Amino acid sequence: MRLKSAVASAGEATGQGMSKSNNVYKDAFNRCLRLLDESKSLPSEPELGTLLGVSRTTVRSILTRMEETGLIAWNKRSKTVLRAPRPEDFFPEEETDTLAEIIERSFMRRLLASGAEAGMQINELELAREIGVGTTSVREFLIRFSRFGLIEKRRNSHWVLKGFTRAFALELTEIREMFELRSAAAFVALPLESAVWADLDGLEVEHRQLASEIATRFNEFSELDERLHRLIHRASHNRFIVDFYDVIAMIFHYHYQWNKAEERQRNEVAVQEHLAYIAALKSRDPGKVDAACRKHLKSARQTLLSSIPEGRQAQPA
Amino acid sequence: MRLKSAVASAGEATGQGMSKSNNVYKDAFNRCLRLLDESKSLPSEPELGTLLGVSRTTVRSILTRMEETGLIAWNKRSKTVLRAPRPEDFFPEEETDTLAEIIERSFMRRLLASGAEAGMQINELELAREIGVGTTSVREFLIRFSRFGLIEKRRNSHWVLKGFTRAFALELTEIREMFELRSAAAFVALPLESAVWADLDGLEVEHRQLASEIATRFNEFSELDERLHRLIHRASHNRFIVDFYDVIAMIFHYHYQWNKAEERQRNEVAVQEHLAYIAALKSRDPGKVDAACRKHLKSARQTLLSSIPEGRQAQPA
DNA sequence: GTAATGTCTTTTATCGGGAAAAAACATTTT
DNA sequence: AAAATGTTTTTTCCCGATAAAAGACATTAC
Repeated sequence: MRLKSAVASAGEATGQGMSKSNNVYKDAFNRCLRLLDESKSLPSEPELGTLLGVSRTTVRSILTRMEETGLIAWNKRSKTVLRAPRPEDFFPEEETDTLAEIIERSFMRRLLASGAEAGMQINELELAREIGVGTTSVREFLIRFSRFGLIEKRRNSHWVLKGFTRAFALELTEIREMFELRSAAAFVALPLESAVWADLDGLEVEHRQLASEIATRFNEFSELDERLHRLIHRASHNRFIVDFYDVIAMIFHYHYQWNKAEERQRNEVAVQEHLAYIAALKSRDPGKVDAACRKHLKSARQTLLSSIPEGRQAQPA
Repeated sequence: MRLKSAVASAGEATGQGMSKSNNVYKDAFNRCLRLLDESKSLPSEPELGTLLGVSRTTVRSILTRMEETGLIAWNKRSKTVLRAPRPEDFFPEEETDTLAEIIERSFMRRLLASGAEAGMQINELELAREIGVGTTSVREFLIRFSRFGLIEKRRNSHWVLKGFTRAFALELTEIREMFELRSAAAFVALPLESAVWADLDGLEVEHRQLASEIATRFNEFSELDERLHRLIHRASHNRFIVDFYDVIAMIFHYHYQWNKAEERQRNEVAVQEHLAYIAALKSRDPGKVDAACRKHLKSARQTLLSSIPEGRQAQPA
């Protein structure tokens, strides 16, 4: 008889002093279930580990549960699939989230909600209590989040919210434009043997498909948007430029969730701009690239700015 | 009789379960001692608080100790200085450091020491034990430090050292040059009423003084360097540009500590470049500014690059 | 009645502990 | 002997607790 592993058995304990959720296990378990569907038997433990991006310890916990619930027969190397996974085999989606994700969502909801004005102070303890997590996790989140330039720490004291203002959007787009123009210029200078050209071709195809079905699939644009821009930014071969895209991606991610007005219209325009941008890149003509890039960035900036309510001028220092 | 405050009495307990050092109090106490020298009596508690940058709670702890050690007579509003502070009144300098500073120093020593090669992994627990602090503080430090682009986190696993390599220096200086050229251009466009021109004049005077005594004071350049560049960067009015100077400052700070070769010679050249740069800014001629800025940044890059041993080429991806 | 001092409460900074997850080591199996 | 499985050790992640420090409230002095 095999003992239940520590990982798999967690969550069954009565909730006192509970230390760490086993979301890594649960998420990997769900992903493994989807893998199960297609094959009659599972690969080796190390192979499964790399496939799922987890350690063998977690793989074994997954296999243990799959055996217990009659999904597979497991004996040493042989792991035969006994039946197809049913909906009730999956762990609930909300139990697979990282603590960091949970905190980020709660925090962003607050930030984008009504009364989040610049200058407001952020209370770690209050946030932690509200979300139902420890203060350490909230602190770590705020430190990580601070690089987005929306909050600032007062030594030995609270954090200050700087606000999702017009000024913020302008500062963000200023850097974005600088970085993307430079990256795009670096992109066209890449040799023809580089793998990026194939990636670009792939993205072009996906853009055309999306364009032809834009009426129904317009909400899939945001993911495609990120992939194209990240591909271009990577051509800079500069970690600061690549990393800065995290800031942009974060803002746009929540911006898209928040501001659904004219979404279809906006995305339709953006897809066409992307196609022009891709064509310019493929021409490898720096002038054309510069023009297409500027045009797209200008309308992206407009979109972002129009979604920010406040229209006041910044006060001079 | 006044009870000893919690803040002032800490550190006297036997070291078990010690939770938080009272370095804020000790540092403020030392700074307050220096203040003492010049006046016959101290201002009100709130005033002292703003002066020292601490809360009234800490101010009262300081006053309590000053009374106990016979430095002042304290009764309500009257705080009369009884004697000048003696060396033994001060807390030892090393007890006034922030935990973050302690961790940063230890970490950088390791990083700049011999066997710190790219790809090496960083162990939170080991670091914490070596420095003699809790893991939480080390974790928080690493998260904050990660924005410098020298380390990277593997989810649920260790950190990876990316190394203080030639590639890093090139990527850093690329952004620096982009940002500084833009800031300098914004600087000359500032109106004549702006306070920056007076600040610039002040810095010019300090530069001239330093230049005339460069033989003995060359090691004071690094502080002046930072002040001039921060002044210029602030003209961008862009938080991302301003914040990025933290990365540069950090690198140069440790670089200067590490690489003392030809320090005097280098700083002598740099001071002259700064004076030319300042003159260009004062001329408010964009062309001159651009030229002076480029010249200085070019030699700054050379200095940084020449200090990095490894001369290998980066492997293509 | 304003601004200080005196007192009490809340929040931040930091540690130690414990479960989840990774990683290292030992033992089989092919 | 290479690569799997079985077992043990380490490390990461996260919580609760506690002293330092900040902040809020109450009282007194001018």
